[in-house]
Amino acid sequence: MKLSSRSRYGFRAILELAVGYGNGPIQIKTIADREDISNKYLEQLIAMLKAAGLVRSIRGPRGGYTLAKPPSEIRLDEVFSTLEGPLVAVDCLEHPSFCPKCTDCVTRRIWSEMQDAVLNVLRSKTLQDVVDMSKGTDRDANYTI
Amino acid sequence: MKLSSRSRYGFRAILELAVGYGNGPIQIKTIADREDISNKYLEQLIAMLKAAGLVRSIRGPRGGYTLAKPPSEIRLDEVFSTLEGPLVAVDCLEHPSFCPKCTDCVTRRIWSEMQDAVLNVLRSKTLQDVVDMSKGTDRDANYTI
DNA sequence: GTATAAGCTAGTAAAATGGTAGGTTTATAG
DNA sequence: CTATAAACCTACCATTTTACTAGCTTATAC
Repeated sequence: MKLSSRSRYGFRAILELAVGYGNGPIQIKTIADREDISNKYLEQLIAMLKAAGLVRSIRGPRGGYTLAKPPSEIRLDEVFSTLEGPLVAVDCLEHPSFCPKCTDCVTRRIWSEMQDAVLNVLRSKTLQDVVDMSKGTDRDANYTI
Repeated sequence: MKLSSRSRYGFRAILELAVGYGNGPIQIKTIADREDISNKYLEQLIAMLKAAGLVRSIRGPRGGYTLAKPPSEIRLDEVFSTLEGPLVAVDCLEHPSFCPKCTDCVTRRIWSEMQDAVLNVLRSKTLQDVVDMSKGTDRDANYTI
């Protein structure tokens, strides 16, 4: 249950877009440099975010990416499930028919509680909330390896 | 962030031991048959649980495994961190020195909240609690694929 | 029409996952 | 004391996932 680089990088990238929201597009190169992520790898991560409708692109010179909607309308769980796939999940949580005894399975209930706990954290926050959290602290402190 | 088979199988196995606690040792073969897990693979998982001091073994014929302490004294987070490694973790949560800006890093705070959310669920429950949950439902319902 | 940036597709080394296989030790029942 | 039942290694293996790299194509502002 370690967080993948995919999620960490992707999250940092979309956070950059959230911080710069309203000031025109930001280029992959800019983000990659600022966050010290491989340019080409980041390209793929942003493509995922775009496919999920969280991010919008402008091609050509002076192009780049912006959030598809204001930071206050993007919840963290949307970002995460895009990058990481279903959270904490066990197959039988989504497809009860998967397992014959799903209805009163104890272990399943535990997995479910774990999943809900994580989702509650992520659903309760938007990108705007995170941007606000970082105000007051050093701008460059948006940083996780 | 999908739960590995390691965790799912291992958890089901230790739960078998919890249910049978006080009635002598249970053999790997028995658990493997009952839970439909590969014998040899389960052997390795139980070895992890033993190395962590959660399980005790008796060798020779009529041997097998028992919990090392009563089910009420084994919290789920102990089981999980044994099987799965650090939960949800990002390296900088454990080793703040890992990242130069750890002290006031926003993303780190989010990861930390996620981790705490999961840990709180798991820390608040012991194997006994899970056994009690399953009472009343069909015995064979301790089942997750 | 050229530079700039996104977009696409394929490949790839390294690690993790989910096992198998086969032998070695320890204890017990007879 | 011997057969056997179990735990206890240790090594290997196929597949999948991860975290990239490489190189080409397409759109567009100037």
